[in-house]
Amino acid sequence: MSTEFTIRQVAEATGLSIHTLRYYEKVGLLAPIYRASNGHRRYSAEDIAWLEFLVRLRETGMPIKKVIAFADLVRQHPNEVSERRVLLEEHRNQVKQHLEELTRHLQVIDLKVEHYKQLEATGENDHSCIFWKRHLEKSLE
Amino acid sequence: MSTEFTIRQVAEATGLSIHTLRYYEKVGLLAPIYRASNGHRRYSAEDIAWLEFLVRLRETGMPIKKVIAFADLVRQHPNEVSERRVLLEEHRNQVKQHLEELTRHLQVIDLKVEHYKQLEATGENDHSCIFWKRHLEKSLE
DNA sequence: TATTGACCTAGAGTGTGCTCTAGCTTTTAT
DNA sequence: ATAAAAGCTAGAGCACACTCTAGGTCAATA
Repeated sequence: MSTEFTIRQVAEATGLSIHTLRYYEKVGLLAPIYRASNGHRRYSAEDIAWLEFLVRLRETGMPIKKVIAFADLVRQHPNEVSERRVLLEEHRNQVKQHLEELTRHLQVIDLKVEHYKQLEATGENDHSCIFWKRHLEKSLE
Repeated sequence: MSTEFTIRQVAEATGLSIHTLRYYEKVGLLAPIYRASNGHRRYSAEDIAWLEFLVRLRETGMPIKKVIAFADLVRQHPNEVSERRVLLEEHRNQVKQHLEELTRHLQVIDLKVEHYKQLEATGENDHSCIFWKRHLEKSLE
């Protein structure tokens, strides 16, 4: 509460742009930020902590609308965490699934890189997708 | 080469929409697809294999423009894989980094879920971000 | 013969998430 | 006193990646 930060400082701290910070407030990701007497925003340490969590939600692919829903829960039912927990657990599961999918894709990309390396080593041509597909079918379990 | 597929079949096989298949061809992700005498597209098994790889690139976050660059390399230098390998290695590293970042975010989200569960168990209120931040600082390495 | 269904093209429209502009106020430095 | 720096609002604009529409062809079926 005591320490206050300008929008510029918060932008630097969070990695968000000044524009984005105002946008997030406008669409309701943040409650209206406290203003100095001249109308300039003054962010508290809590605001920054909240923003940092929002950024995690966004960077794990939660759409803005869902983050807003989460923010609304916090504001409308500050003493009731179970809905928030459910929303977050759902998101966590989606992130886990996405992680697994990415890992599978990465394996295939790695395999393709290895395939290219072999071609480069032997000076062979790329026998393209047909070859590649056989290669892939053998290599992947 | 021998077996041919309609756009509908390919859409089902790849999970892409018919619209998207035409769009991908228009922007150059696919070379012009062979046409039946009536002008309808006929995809080969190779086309499908190629599409499946493109989908992996897209789903790992490669922007369309970069996928087009990759496709261009395949078409313009079919016998030269080293540029393709470099492009793919670069992408692989980005995906790995993204994966690590996601994993870190997931940990924090998990932690928040656990925090909520504790609050639910004790019937306590959420002491919000300040509490949460201390909690987080202790829990994370 | 007529209609249904699958496909075609060119191009317009959409959703998401910012990102920027114009025009203004306030504060600080010269 | 004036200019530069930082911030403000409302609203326009933009990049990306589709997604859909209008209007048409063609082949097969009732």
